[in-house]
Amino acid sequence: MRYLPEFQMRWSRFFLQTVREVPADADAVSHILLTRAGMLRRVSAGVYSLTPLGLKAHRKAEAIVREEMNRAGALEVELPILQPRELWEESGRWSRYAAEEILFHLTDRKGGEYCLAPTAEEAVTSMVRAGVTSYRQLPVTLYQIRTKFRDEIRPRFGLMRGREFLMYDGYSFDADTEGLDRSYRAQEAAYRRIFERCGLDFTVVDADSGAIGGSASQEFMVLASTGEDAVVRCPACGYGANLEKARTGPRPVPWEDETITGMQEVETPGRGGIESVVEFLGITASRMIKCLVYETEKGCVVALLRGDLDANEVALKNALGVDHLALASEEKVEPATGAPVGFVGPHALPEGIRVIADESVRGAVNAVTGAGRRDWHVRGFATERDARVDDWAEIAQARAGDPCPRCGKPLEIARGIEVGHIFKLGTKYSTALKCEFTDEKGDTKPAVMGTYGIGVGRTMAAAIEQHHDADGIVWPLALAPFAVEIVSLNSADEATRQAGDALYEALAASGTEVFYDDRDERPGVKFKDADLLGFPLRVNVGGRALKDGNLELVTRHDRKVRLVPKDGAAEAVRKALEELAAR
RNA sequence: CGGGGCGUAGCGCAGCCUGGUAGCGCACCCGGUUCGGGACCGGGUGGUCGGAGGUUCAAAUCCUCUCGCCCCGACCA
Repeated sequence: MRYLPEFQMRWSRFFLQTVREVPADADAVSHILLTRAGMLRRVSAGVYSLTPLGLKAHRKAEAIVREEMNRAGALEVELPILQPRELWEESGRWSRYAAEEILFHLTDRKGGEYCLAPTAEEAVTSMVRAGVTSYRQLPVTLYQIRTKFRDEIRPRFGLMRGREFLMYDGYSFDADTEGLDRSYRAQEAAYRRIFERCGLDFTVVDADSGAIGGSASQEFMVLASTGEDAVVRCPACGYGANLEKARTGPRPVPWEDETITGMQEVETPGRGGIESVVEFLGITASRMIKCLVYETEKGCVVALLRGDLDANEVALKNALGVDHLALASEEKVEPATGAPVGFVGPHALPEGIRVIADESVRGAVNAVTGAGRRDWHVRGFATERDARVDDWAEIAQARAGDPCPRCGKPLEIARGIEVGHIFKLGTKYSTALKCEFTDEKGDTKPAVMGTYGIGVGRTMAAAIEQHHDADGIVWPLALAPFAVEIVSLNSADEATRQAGDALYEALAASGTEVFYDDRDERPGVKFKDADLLGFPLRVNVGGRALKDGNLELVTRHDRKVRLVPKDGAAEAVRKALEELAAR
């Protein structure tokens, strides 16, 4: 067997099978194309094998992450994938993750419990605490790029949301929050370089840092219609936030300049929901105030929102300072509020139940809301006069068209794929795991941590979501498994074979990543496959052009064809690649 | 977790309702004709019909259980 450098390959000796038909279980474009291009095979729900070609693209993405992280001063480590329960007990995450059933766990022959790591805060923190004793040893940022395991509720979209996946995970340790700011910004800068190099159109949004107690968190979102997450953006000023985190400016109010009137009851038989009441009374939804009853670990809570708005449960959770939040079941609403679902009245609530109101109902007059008894609503409701509000907060979800919180221009809602996340963690893990050092004054302090993640396979899939056409993948040069594909139009023809071989050898000799379709197939088949595989540059060898001493250079992204003389072809290819790289 | 659907050849599917020894397209192998955008003709290879149990003279088909997979939803009053 002849040794072949990995940057060159003849298809006739490669392990690659493309498929014509769309696999039945593939839904996302990237999943379909990765499967059809023979790069990816499903083994089980959310578990995939990569073929040699798939691995090459995956490794490209991985190498870019590694290069940029090394450049940013982070140090690569290897932390265990198989982690003992005790380590997770130290941080308190075992019970939480096990309860959420996200953790794959197993038992060894002695009955010891382990998990397959979904992330490695505990492992890295225990590594650092064993080595760092002084502020002089800080800061340090450690990272790894290894397989992670999460028992996702619903794996889907191929590499996009798997149960086993390759992830970059980085962890910074600083002596103080100013240090953390610097480490965090260094990661952010590295992330930007990584996704730019991958040719991705992305946006950075504020994300919820939630109950974990972090102080800041941002997500890197690749904009794509198939994205699983909704992101709110302001085209005017660049504001961006995850839907859960998004704020809005003050919305126009329907009751502006109206004078306050008395409250009067109106019979609304069987009309519980907002839509139903709106229709029955002939009013707009924004004229209504909805009362949502939530159960939390601290008891039932009533949330007031304008009728046309939806609750942002993450914001609500944060505003209430609770860990658990769920809409109360129908049977529980009446005992808690004195009225059945659909008729709860903010003015008719029992003492003791906590009431939190969204800013959208502040100053409301002449509003309509539940009367606090079945089949009755009230008109002329005025929040400040009639309701007892314990807390005011922004707990409504942003909508497209709502004013931007920064500049007031209309917001847009787009779909995005979360490819990376950076998070100022603080001292949660360093305190729990006693990762402490001595500062200048001799005091013992926990390290201030940041945690960072990039989905490698997801980044690759996102690149395909953004770069494809009806015929196949259009790889950005940086992620393409091969830069060039030589298509021999007639492998049986001696002159064609010689010209193809010569170009292949010349490119291989100069280290160009070249794939040579030397199969005994008809040209049409090869063209279709070349488009499907989507390498940035294709060289057609043979036919009419070759008779004139020329080869055809075809760029995948714009399908432009240009003729180059056979003899200078290798040089022309290298130049074309430089042009593509500069694009 | 709730609802719906699907497991039949490597891939995509039909057959099931109304039981009677398993079929189509693609791919694959052989021969021939073709050869610049997924060729054509002829001949072939390949399936314990997801698994277990049951009914029956006879089960892909009917019944029971089970495993796997896919899609939608997870309550906004």
